[in-house]
Parts: sequence; structure tokens; C-alpha cells
Amino acid sequence: MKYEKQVKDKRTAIMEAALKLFTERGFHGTSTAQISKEAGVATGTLFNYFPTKEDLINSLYFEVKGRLSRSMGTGIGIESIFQERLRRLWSNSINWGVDNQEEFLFVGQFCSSPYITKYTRKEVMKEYIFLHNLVNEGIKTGESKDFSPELTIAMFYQGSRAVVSLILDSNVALDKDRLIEKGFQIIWNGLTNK
Amino acid sequence: MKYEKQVKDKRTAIMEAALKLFTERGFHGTSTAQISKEAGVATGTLFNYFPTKEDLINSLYFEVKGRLSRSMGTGIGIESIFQERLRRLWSNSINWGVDNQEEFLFVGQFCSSPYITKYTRKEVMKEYIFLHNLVNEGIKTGESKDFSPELTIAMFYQGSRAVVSLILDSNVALDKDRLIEKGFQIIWNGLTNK
DNA sequence: TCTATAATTGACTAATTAGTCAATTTTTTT
DNA sequence: AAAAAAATTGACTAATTAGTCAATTATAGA
Repeated sequence: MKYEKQVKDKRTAIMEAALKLFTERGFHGTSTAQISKEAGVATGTLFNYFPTKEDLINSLYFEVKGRLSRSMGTGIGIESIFQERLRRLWSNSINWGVDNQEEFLFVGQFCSSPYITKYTRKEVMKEYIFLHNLVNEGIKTGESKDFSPELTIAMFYQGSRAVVSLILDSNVALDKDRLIEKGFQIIWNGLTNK
Repeated sequence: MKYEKQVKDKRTAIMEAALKLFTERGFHGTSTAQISKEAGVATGTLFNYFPTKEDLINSLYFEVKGRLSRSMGTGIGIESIFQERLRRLWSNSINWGVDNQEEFLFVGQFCSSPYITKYTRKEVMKEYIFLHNLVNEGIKTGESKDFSPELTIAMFYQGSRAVVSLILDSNVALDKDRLIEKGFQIIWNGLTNK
């Protein structure tokens, strides 16, 4: 028990330190020595949990993506109507990015780095199955336009990232909800029939 | 004359080599020695043209962004109607990304790296003045919805990047024009009144 | 041609890198 | 409490890094 806990703590400490430094200084701009120091462990300990630096980066990505995915899905019951569910997905995504700036930037960095493989990209896509389902449902009921789901999801996802960046850059907290709503109107008008 | 030409050739060779290697292996994953070798010059020559590696990265970014900007604006005469001009801007952006994959990936990498400053971000935004103008014009004539121009431009820009990624990933050349057109329908429906 | 200026070279350096491993400490089991 | 197993340490290494600089080569104008 106690042992389990401590292991988790060190692992977590390393991942948190890595997340912080990666977003501050980039992947290669951050050395394993710096990460260890920030986490308060010896360099050897880092390599005990993550055989290589690349392994650490990838583990971190899966972890963070999992959190985003779970966060997106919260509060989406089958009872609400299509528009409300899509809107909830939209605001959940954006709020997660705004509230988890480091994670948001890290994901952006990793996804546009040459280290992400097609496999990883595909693997992570699986986590968006509920968005996929929602879009397909909308198409079936005739509420969504019949674009390809891939296009719809890509526009939705990148659109939400655009809004997060806008909010983070403008640092006017009051704008947040307005930008989320306006952004949703664009997506909604774009993707649905009326 | 001859001297001018040769200077340009070495500079260009270095930038081209850097672009290739950066997209293949990332900024820090690429050493100045590797760039020099790929460009066919001595390491000293690289530092003759670019005082630091960071300077090289930034110069490359401005250069590439300039090319994109120029490419976006081609063929947009004042004679055509609003929708046609916006559509042209849309397809120009996407086609540039598809035809210049390295540049496209490099821009994505740089923009989500921690090395891009707010200054650079703003500076580059100036190059999108014509998109800004077009959007404002649309709002004035009542064709565009009255969202903030920043939001509109961000959604437009990130949307176009989403489509490029989709096309590059799917590597089905036939899908290209269909995806561009479908993507435009989303943007158009989202941003305009009817 | 001769001279001055600018461009190019690559061996070099001091610092940093990811990753190792034998020794030590902590935890679990008996 | 003693033994076994697992976790942690940090000094260490071989390789690589960005950037320098004195020597060399190419170019320009007279």
C-alpha cells in the first residue's frame, strides 16, 4: 500500500515536472537532468520509470490525452437534445484547454512534432469515439450535414483549439464565455442544417 | 553580381537544408553540423549568415510565412463577389499547404513551440491584413455574421490547416478537391448569413 | 597584375546530453 | 528481527552540442 503510493508519487512528480518544462522549453530543450531535478529525484530514478526520454514523452501524451477525453465527455447525458450535447462537448473541450494551459500547449507541441507516429495519432483518435458517434447520430437524424465524419471532427477539434488559443492570448477573462458561444455558432451553422 | 548570386545560393542552401531537417527531426533534434552538411557548406559558413541557430529558425519562419501569405493572395481581384474571394482564399491556403508539405509542417511546429514570441505572432498576423480586410468588408455589407474578426480569422485559418492535415493523412489525391469544397461549405455556412 | 576585402573553411572547445551501474537505502516478506 | 527484494541514488561516460577563430580561398576594383 504505502509502497504503491510512493511509487505513484515519484512517477507523478516526474511527469508533472516534465509537463511543466516541456511546455516552457520544448522537448529537446529540456534535459532529463533538468526534469529529475525539478521532480526532486535522481536521474537514475527517471530512467527506472521511463526507459528512454521518448518513452516519457509518449507516456505523458497518452496520459494527458486521456484526461482531455474524459473531461470532454462529462455531463453529456443521453437525455439532452443533439444541439445541447454538441454544445456541451464544445464548451468542455475549450474549458479544459483554458483551465489546463500546460496540457493544452503540450498536446499541440507533440502533435506537430515529428515524433508523433501515425500509430499514435490513430490510437488517440479512438478516444474520440463518442464525438464520432454523436456526429454520425446527427447525420442519421438529418440534423447534421452529411460531410464525412473525419472532416467534421477535424473542423470541430481544430476550431475548439483556435478558440482556446484566442482566449489564452487575449487574457480578458470576461471574453471567455462569449468567445465559446460565438465559436459554437460558427461550428453549429457550419455543420448542421439550419 | 556574381558575388551577390553566390551569397544567395549558400544562404538559400542552408535554409532549404534546415527546413528539410527541421520537419524531419525537429528543431533541437537537428544540429547545426547536420544542417551544414546537408547544405554542403562548412559549419562556419552557417554562422556567417545566421548568428545563432535561433536566428536561423526565425528567419526561416518569416521567409516561409511570407511565401504562404503571397500564395494566399494570388488571383483575388476586386472584381469577383465576396463569396468567390473568400473561397479563393480558402483553396489557396489549402493548396499551398498540400503542395508545400515541409513548409506547412514547419509552420505548425514553430507556432506551437515555446520559442515563438508574442511579438513574432503579432508581426506575422500583419501579413494577413487582406484576410482581415475581407472579413471586415463582409461584415459591413452584411454578408458575414458580426463575430469578432479575430475569431473569424482564427476559425478560418485553423480550419484550413485541419483540411490540409486531413488531405495529407488520407493520401487519396482524388479526395482533395472534394475536401476543400466541403470544408469551405462549413466555413461559409458558419461565418455568413445564409 | 597587385592589393584589399569579403567569403569560406574545418579543427577546435567548453558545455551539455541521454543513459548506465555499482553501491546504498527503503520496503516487504518470512 | 533477519533476509530478500525492490527502489533510489549520483558519480560517471561516450557522444554530441552550438558556436569560435586563425588560416585559406575567391572576388573586386585599380
